[in-house]
Amino acid sequence: MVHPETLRLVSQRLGSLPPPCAACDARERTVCAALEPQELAELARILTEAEVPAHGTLFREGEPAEHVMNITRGAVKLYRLLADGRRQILGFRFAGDFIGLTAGAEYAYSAEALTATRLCRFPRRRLEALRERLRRIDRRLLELSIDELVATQEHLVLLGRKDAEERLVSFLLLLGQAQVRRGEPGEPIVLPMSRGDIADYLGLTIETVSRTFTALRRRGVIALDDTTHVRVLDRAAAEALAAGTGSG
Amino acid sequence: MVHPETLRLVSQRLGSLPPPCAACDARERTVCAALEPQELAELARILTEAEVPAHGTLFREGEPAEHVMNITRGAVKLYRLLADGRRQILGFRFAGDFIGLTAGAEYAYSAEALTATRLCRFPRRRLEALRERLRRIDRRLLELSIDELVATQEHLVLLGRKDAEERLVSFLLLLGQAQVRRGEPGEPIVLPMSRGDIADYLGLTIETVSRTFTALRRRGVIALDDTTHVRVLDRAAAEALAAGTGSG
DNA sequence: CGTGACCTTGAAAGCCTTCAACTCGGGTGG
DNA sequence: CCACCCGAGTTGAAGGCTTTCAAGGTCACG
Repeated sequence: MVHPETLRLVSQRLGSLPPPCAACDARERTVCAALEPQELAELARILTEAEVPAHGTLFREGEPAEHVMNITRGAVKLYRLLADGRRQILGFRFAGDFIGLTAGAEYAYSAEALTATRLCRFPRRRLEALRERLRRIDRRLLELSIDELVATQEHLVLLGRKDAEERLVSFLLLLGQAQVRRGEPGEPIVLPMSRGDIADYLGLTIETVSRTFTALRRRGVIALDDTTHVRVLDRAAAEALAAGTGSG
Repeated sequence: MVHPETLRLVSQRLGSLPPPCAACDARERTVCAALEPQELAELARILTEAEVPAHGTLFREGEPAEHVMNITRGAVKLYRLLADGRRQILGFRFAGDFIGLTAGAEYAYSAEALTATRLCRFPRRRLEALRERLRRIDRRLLELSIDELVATQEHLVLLGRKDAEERLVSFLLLLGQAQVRRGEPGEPIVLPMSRGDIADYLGLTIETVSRTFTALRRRGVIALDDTTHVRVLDRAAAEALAAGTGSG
């Protein structure tokens, strides 16, 4: 059930201790980070691993929320739909990120894999039981939840008060920062999602996203090596746009 | 220091036990709800009460986050600013709501009173110390944080994918629900905030908000008793708009 | 009764969307 | 092996929803 790579990494790090998952304890935005080895061992007992192919569904809005999970490999989009099919992407999540936390019994949004994705899943009911013993879990989940809240509030400002160029640049800089945070190079910025996904994240249309890429490229703010690889050429201009320094 | 009304309500509920605050333990979105009497007593030791006049500032984005707090009376707006002054209101909070939770050492947004407001404040450092003894606190804060996250995601859909009418109707219905949740009548819907505040919440301009009110009124979806009191006349139409049933 | 803040309304302008055509690259089947 | 097809992305032109600019109205307050 547990992936060989997981076992390998784990034995390096924790000796023979059964681990929650290899990626988790090394990364920032996971349940496991900040837990003690023996607490990790407790967690490990209830963990299962899962693989989801590119474009596969992790879960859907309204489904019973049976697991919370860490992404240990790949990339995921989270989204909500309106009745007539309009879609708003709430965020993208990558290796090391944590998803699936809900207030009620059901997921509040849908999640789909952008690329082949590996998950480390914790059954909610069993995690619930562990809470009594592992106080740090609630503390940790609270930290993660607040981080997510702050990021969502930033997204709110983007959607409510930024124009198309500012939105796209903000998004690119965010992706670049996320790459650095998980130990990858900051450049080029990799876009594992489609233009449609970007549009639904930024509250724009595919065409506007495309045109805005072109405009930024022509002005020398960014360079597009290909559709999915971006470099920031004029960082000062980019950061001014993202910060909303009034057309400056 | 503790308000007389607080004391009166408290003695009714908890006998002579010193309470964290009267409103808190009766309301949903507070730290205190779901705590045991003796835990409340612990909390009470670190509590202070504060009054903020209408339009007064509770705290500003970037300030050291010294307190988390419950609103026990009044209404508050939370907002963030862009460098050039554009403003996005993140949400409105009312009696019974909880604010000020942050990941880092500083507030992530600013908070201003819409009306005269009373607060029940918990110094963060001392709350921190209590965490070791009162496990339920983290659990409770987690619940509150997740609720807030879900509400913010809903706001994201509103800003990213709804048109002006849908935004305004969604907002009105939300306010109505909030009134019911805190035990007030669902109608009329009371608007303690200005048109400018509504605009900055909905990602629109004052003029568009005003025109949209007029349009909804003319179509018979709502009635405006005066600037600050709204009734929903055609609930089916209103809910269809809010749900985004494609121009239905 | 003047003043100012807030709200509403009108007209013109602008940014983004919609509709449409075209390019490019990969997969497929003849 | 290559024509064909399809999805994804780009670009152009027209249209629409919201913004901007401007003016007028109402009410509280000095």
